[in-house]
Amino acid sequence: MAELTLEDIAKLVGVHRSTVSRVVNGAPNVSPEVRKRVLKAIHDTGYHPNAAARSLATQHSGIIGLVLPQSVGSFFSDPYFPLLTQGIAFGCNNHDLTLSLFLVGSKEDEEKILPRISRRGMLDGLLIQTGHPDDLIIQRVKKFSIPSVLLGRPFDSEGNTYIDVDNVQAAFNATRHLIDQGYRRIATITGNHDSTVTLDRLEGYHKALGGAGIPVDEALVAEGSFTEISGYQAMQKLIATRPDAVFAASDSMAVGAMRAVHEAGLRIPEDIAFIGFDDVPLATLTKIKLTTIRQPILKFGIKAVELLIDIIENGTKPARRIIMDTELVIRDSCGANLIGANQNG
Amino acid sequence: MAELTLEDIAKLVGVHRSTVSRVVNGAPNVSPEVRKRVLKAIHDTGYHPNAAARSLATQHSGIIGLVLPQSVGSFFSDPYFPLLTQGIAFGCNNHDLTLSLFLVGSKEDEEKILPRISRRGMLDGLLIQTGHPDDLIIQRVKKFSIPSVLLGRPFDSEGNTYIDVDNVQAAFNATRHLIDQGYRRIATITGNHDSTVTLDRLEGYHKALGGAGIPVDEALVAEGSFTEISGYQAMQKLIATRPDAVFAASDSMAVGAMRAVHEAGLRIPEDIAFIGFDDVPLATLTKIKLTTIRQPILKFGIKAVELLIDIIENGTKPARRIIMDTELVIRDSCGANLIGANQNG
DNA sequence: GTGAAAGCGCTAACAG
DNA sequence: CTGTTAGCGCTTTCAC
Repeated sequence: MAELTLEDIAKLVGVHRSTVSRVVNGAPNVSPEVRKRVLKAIHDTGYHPNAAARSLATQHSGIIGLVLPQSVGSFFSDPYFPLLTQGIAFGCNNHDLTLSLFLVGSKEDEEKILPRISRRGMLDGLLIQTGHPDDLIIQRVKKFSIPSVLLGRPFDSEGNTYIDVDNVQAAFNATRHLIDQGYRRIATITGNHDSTVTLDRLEGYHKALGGAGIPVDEALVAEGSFTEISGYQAMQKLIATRPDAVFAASDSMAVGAMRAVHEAGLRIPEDIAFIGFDDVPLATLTKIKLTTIRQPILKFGIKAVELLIDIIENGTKPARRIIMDTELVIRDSCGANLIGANQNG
Repeated sequence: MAELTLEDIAKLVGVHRSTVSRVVNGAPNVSPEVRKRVLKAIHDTGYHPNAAARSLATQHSGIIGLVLPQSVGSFFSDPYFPLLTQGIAFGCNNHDLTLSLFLVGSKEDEEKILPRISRRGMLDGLLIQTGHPDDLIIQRVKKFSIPSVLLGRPFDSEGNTYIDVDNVQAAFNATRHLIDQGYRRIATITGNHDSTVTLDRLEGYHKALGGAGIPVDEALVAEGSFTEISGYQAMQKLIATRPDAVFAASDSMAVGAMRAVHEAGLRIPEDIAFIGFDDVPLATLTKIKLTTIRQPILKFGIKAVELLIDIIENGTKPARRIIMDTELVIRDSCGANLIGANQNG
């Protein structure tokens, strides 16, 4: 039951190990009869090829890495990353790849993880979540010329292959939708300002306002950090400015903000309307169901894997980019359903 | 910048590759002077050892796998698994291991994943989440004598190394706490009945009731599946039985159930008190903050990694088990804070 | 303290 | 269609 090698089963069948190798790898040029006997021996003995030996010989491992840098913070407090991971995992399953997960929890983690991902022979490619412009790990990984695709537009997109959603357009649509409902004092709760996601969504917000001839009021812009609690706190500041609607750059922040609104004794959407971003399950768990921008998170992960496979197989030049579309999902928090609909829930 | 081998840097320094190997691996028996020169060369060239070659030579890879079987369902709809994964990832970081993630999404995935985890030379050990008694993957993995620890007590614990929390005691404490508040018609929303977690928590519930001389009323037991929506549905059935308190076997289900109670126009905890299980962030995001049983999820993951390391290094026999304690976290949903406290939020 | 040599288990030309 | 021959890059006795 153990430690069988190609050689062992070759002897068993009475052929050379290269023949066995051929059938294991489904190569042509093996007589049906021999193939059958080899297959039987493999089945009977429970032989499994040794991955390390194969990697060494072929120079690729069939493993790709997913790096979530420290700036992602408590990765899994926001449902976005679990979903993304799931999408990536499915993408790997589809293409017979193994996924290795590198969660950077601290500076020390970073030091320990770096050599592991830069070691040759271990990883065929890397999926790297972008975040702060100064994530050490992103800088360093660039030097080890390992095929990698960035998840989210990096600050310096030059020469980088990445995948992102069209955040500008998405935020534009969200804000525009609020404007269409008649709101004029539209606040926004952003993510951390040192990320491209935040900048892009802010840009979309500005564009929509500008397009409607509504001047931007800086007092209506509050910075959060994508988490529920940060949304709550941002909203507490915002309430004094009396917005009639809020565009939150994540569902989690929207939920936090809505909590603050409730506590202030105001009604949603009558007093303040809301639109979120992501469309994670949480969006439908609130008392007032959240209107939001749906990101194709699972598909995003799957596409990311495919993009990585592309550059692994066909070379990393030229840099490629994929921008995915989002979708407006109208529920109750934006007030669009107020008239003529019988609200309940 | 590429494809450097031990040999290359050996030549550079003018020593034999075995000497370089020694300094790379921090072996003794290298003169300080030579060690310094080698280190410098390594640094200057940016050499990184090849993982595949090393794995082949040493017969271990420094990679462990985490298998989440299909029955876990949409792993990441319940915050439990993300947190667990995070704990495991940190455990790996602490011990310089790489974590590979195997998410089984479908029967086909199972077929594709199995050969990958049973391949020798790839994985030093396996962490396997238990679930349904008939998870194909668990059965099959047992045959490939790879060191593995089960996450959660399996139905057949014979000879298996596993780690679990004391679910019976935890559920007992939860139910007991409800009894202590004076409730007598205590309902429970369980997880799927074909899992040991569910059975254990049910047992604790029964024990507490029995200990207080309260007869078990089967009408007060509703089966869910750990998800929010299943809690919501279970509660809809339960409401007719007029419970005065509910013990939900997960926070997600508790939240769903509380939603159903609200929709029925009943108050929490005045009309129906609640206690959940897990203590995930969600528990404090509800209008009425959830009293719950805190599982040490992160620690659980870290401990699991350490247990796996133990059996990798010291042999898998005898089977080991670790049972961790839980903690009752009293918030607002159980009514314990009702008297004399000024509730807000 | 350092070098030589064998070998980890597999793949991939190249003959035949 | 099948066997032979070289490696893949590293570790690890064993001499010296």
